Amino acid sequence: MNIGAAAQACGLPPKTIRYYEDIGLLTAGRAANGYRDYGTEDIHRLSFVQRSRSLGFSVAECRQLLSLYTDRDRASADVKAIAEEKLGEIDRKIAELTALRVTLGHLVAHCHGDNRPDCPIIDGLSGDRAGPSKG
Amino acid sequence: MNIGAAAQACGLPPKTIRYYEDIGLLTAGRAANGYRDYGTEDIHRLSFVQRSRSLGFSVAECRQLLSLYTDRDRASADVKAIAEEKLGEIDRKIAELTALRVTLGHLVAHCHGDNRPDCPIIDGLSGDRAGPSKG
DNA sequence: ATAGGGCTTCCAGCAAGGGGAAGGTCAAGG
DNA sequence: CCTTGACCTTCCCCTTGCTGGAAGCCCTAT
Repeated sequence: MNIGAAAQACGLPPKTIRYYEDIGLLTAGRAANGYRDYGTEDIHRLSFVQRSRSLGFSVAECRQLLSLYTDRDRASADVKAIAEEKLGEIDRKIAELTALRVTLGHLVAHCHGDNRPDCPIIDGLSGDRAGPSKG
Repeated sequence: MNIGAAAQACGLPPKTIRYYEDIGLLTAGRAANGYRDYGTEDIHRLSFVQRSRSLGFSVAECRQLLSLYTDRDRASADVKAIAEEKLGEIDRKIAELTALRVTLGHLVAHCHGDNRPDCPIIDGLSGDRAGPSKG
């Protein structure tokens, strides 16, 4: 199976697959002509990484998960620890974005948004009620 | 005012201020000794960018906001349009992270997290209920 | 033989800076 | 006067996770 077909199968672009090989995340065999050659187990791994990435795991975390995926004797607690850490990160990001949304939402709500220059958003970003001094 | 003092005043690291100058976001005058020299208006602009960045605006957006900040005759609607676009982005990101949190939360909730190898998280990432085949 | 696709490699670059080297400057202390 | 140390300058490389492109090889079809 060439890289193009593998890409179709796992949902990752060929460039990304080569990149993952480049950084040592996944390896691939080579056919006689020098082309990368993928088997079904390779596709499983690629898909595993694709799903992990889409769930927000970094490439470094995917590397860990992949080794846990391969090691059939690891404790499920090892996997759960990584996932819970990631859950915490997601929660923190949501909280941060929510706070951001509130602040920006206030600014937007108070801006009349017409063709007059007076703008509470700019004033808010300026940190005072005046905007830039005029001269 | 040297860059270090300016950095203290606006809450941005010196490196970042130099970077902003490098990409043409902000300019600074030079003292006789070649050091960058900042006045109060420069500090206002730097602080403006710092607050904009901390509210999630990209550097490109800061560039727009900065020109709107400077232009005392622009319509507040121009500013509001950018802010509302950003608000939409924030909402989309929150929604995406929330969905992610639900999915990953389900996986974590179903993983017993003990020292047995059976792990619903790995199974979920594998896209089937088996994990990698053993042979 | 030739056209076209797909494959290979390497090189450059995006956001948004951070780290650190090599060297110029300035103010204080002995 | 000299040194020390903090600060400033420019420079380039590193990061994360890819993406695009150029040059060139391989394979298939006609």
